[in-house]
Amino acid sequence: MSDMGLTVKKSEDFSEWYTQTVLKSGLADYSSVKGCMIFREHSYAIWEKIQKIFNQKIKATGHRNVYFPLFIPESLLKKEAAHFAGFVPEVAWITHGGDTPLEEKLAVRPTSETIMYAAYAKWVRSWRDLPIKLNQWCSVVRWETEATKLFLRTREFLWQEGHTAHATKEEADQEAMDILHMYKDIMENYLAIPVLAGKKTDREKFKGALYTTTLEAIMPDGKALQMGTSHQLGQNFSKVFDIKYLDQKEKEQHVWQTSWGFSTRMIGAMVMVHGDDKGLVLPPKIAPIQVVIVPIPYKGTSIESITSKAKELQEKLQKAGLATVLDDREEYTPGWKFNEWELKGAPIRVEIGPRDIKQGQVTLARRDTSQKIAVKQEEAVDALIKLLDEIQSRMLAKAKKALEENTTTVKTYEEFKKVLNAKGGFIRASWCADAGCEEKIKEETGATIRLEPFEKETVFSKCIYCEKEAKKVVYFARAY
RNA sequence: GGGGUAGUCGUCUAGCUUGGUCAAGGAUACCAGCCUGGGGCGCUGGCGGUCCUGGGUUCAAAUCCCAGCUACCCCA
Repeated sequence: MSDMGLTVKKSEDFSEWYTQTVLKSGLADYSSVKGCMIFREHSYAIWEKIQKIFNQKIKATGHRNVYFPLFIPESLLKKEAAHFAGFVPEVAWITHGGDTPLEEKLAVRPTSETIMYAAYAKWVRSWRDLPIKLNQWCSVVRWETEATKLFLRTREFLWQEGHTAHATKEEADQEAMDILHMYKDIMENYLAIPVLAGKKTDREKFKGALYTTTLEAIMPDGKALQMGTSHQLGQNFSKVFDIKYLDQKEKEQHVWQTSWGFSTRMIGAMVMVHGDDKGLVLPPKIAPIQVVIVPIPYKGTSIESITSKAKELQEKLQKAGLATVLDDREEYTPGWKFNEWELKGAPIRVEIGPRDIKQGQVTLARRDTSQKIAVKQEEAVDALIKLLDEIQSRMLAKAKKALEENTTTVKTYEEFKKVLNAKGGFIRASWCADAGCEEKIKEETGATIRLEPFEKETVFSKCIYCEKEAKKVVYFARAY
């Protein structure tokens, strides 16, 4: 059963608040495996909702789902040198089957480029075989040595990884960008988390990619969180895996590839961005339960009349396509249920009690503002649909405002450090594009370049670090 | 990568400073029964603990020491 409410305030102890919210809302729990977590019903339902939305989008654009093996032979993982170097420190290896040592050790996939592209090499012969546009939902393992955090950094996590192969660079560029736009749509219009979109620096890009595009959100504690990435892999992998085809001019070509992914850490972002001192606040489009109906029986009032009204409303809501629960558990008081559903983040609660029955109304309580509104019974469905919409857009607007307030423009390194330590957030600054400066800044402050925005911004000062001529405007932050 | 804090019924915790009064107390949860219901209702009774693990010190360890495990926090 669920525990009592949160004992700390979000504004007072953010880390503790986060852990408590995740555990007590029933999203997740620890298990016996260090650094790993249990995705409980509540978070898994959210994940399924995200899957449904994303599947719809990628299938509509010609992608298909597949499943590749969990294990990758060492020789395959090693093929692309930069890729291997990037991942090897956190690869979990299988060395034995029973008591028998394996002839070649197997990596538990940290990502599936290599195992998938070995197959692509077999499947591609002609320009007619292209493009290949596959996606898989799975878990990956990255053996973190640093402290883990529920949803944000665990040794195993769930994600989707898309892997495509194209005839031309332009096509692959386009694919990487199209996917990033889909991601952005999901983050902003479903999760209600506004993101910055841009390109990673060479230092921060996916190991083995030509370039990496990314979406970055800011958390209330001023740290950035990478929400999804989409990589143009160029021909780096196709050359080492020998994925090639004969084009229409009978010339042999290597394919151009992309890979892209987002993970369950998005759920953590949603908790951080929207949650409050009562627990989760879920955006209506993502909430597994959008409307919870709590009947309020009173002695002396016919319980029948209340539950029948409640059931009636639930049926109407279900017909209208809303995810609804009628919480008619008799063993809990209404007040207890209010608290529980608030902890779990249900966007709207509908109360039906004697007062409502008498006046032919129901009472709606918004999770995001705690506001209570009475509406006529016959107008309840329309009112709820409208209110869910309103909550969704208000949550995004609120988060957008937070993003703006958490973005600071600086012209000097002194200012940079001051802002970083005082409030964090995104720090917009001019940079000479030299990796040395980038590295030094990271060493001295812990901040990294999160991205270079797609929409080119005009340089407005010398390089923040070396004070030489700046070449681009970039966004720095400390990140999760 | 570096540092810090913590681990006692399912959960939160008292006890630890100063070893014995603790074969571990409370709250909550859970079970039974009553009573109720518009913000975590109330009453009665009941169930529940390898005091994280392993060593050590001691007549005596939840308490002191060492090691390990796990979690959390902070810093680079």
